[in-house]
Amino acid sequence: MTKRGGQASTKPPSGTRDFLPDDVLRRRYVVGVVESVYEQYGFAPIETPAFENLSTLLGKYGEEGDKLLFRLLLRGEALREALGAAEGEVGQADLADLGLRYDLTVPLARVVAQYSALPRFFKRYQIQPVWRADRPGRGRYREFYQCDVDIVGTDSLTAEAEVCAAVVQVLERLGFSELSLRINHRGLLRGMIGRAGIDEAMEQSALVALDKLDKLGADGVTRELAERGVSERAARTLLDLTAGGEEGTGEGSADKLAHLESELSSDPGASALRDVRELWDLLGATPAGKYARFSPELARGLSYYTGPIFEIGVEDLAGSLGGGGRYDELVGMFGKRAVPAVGCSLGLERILLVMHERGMYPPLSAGPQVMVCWFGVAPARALEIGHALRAQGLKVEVYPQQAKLGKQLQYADDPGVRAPLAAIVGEDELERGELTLKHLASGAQQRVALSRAGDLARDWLDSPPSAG
RNA sequence: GUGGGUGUAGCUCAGCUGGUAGAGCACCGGGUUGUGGCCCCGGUUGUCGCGGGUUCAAGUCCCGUCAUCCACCCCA
Repeated sequence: MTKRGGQASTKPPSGTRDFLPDDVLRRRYVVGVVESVYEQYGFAPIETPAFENLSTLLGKYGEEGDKLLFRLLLRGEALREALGAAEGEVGQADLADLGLRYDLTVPLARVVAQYSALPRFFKRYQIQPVWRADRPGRGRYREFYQCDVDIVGTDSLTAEAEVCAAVVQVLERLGFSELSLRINHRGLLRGMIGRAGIDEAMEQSALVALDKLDKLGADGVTRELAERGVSERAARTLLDLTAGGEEGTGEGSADKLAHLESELSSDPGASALRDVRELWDLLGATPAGKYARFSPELARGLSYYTGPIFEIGVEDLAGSLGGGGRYDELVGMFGKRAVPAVGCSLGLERILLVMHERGMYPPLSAGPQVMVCWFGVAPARALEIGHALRAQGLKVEVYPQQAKLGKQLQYADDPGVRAPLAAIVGEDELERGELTLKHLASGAQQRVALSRAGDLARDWLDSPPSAG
């Protein structure tokens, strides 16, 4: 909504952000780590359009997801026709044909269905923004970046193990140490729901309630299930199935697995359970093993998952840092052959949020290394000095206008500039082909020939001089 | 979409039971015409989120609205 009087708000739309230089620096640092780890695992980058045909997006994410899609209004004549032709009701389905992508998995599935010459096992990563017409909150935006890794073309559980290991290593390299990687299986959830005698129509609703076990505890979930129309008896059966071990520990996970294996030995859930067991063992051979936890209550919202699902998080964040799972039927939904696939996604802004709150960033800087401060000489001479220093490999800013020297030095040290060095150029220096290099933090300064300034600057940047 | 809190200077905020809008920091100028950070002096900064109502008088009370934050819902 714009203000009256033609004065538009200068804030970005709710749920979006502008990124100032320091923000961009931190984002690039994290993205750089993500890229380098993903590439170590042999994943190759792809990018896809910001918007897709609505038919590509609809029906892939479940009811809630469809609601949260940003739709693009028809344009020009098509819009007029749609509005005019309508005898009866005009619905939003008639007025939009495109939508902003909601995640990176569905576009990947489309790409796989479209191109037949992809490698037999297509390992790609994709780091791009997605959009959701959601209400913003802590760590939650309407425009945010996802960092996806996927392996397409195999139903082997080694693929699950690899994507989980990759995201875990990204987080480890960023400095995270107490992670939890929760794993579960869609088939197992279906099996447990069936075993508890809960109607299939209520499966989705029951799963949402079950997923809150961490937050609400067994009693809370029972209450929530009751509100959703699940009998107390069924709720108890469901909760009993997920129980069977201490929370959070590797021992507990093993106990829960064993408990379920004995309970479901002849159920449809049994084969899912064998997958979980196998994946559990495979994860033990990767860096993800020490964080893995079997969480039979984990549900995850997206409806396209068919097999193992996982979610990675830290204590002090209510939501997750990332998650994923197997989606063997998604590519087939585009009307071509079915292709098995599994992937995992990290939420960039969630990672940044936690890193910010914990002060986990290394020192980062862009901006100039040297500020050329000049007075009593022609501006053209200042520019020449600046270029000479750049030619010596330095990042150089030339103070843009006439000013007192003190003012220029102060500006060089401004929090928004933070040039560590100043190159002072007055008539004296100019005549002798020299400049005065000053280290701002220590106050140390030295007259030096212009041709040697780069070397001295690098010395000082590497090991700051002591005050003098 | 539901419930609650908060909107006053660039930033953080004060402003009592209504009586002509404040502080700190930041910023600008000077003390210091070739040396910043410390200090001193001076200065600028506002449709008090927006619209309406009550009143002699509204930053203050009432209604609406928008924005934002928190919780729920859902999620990366």
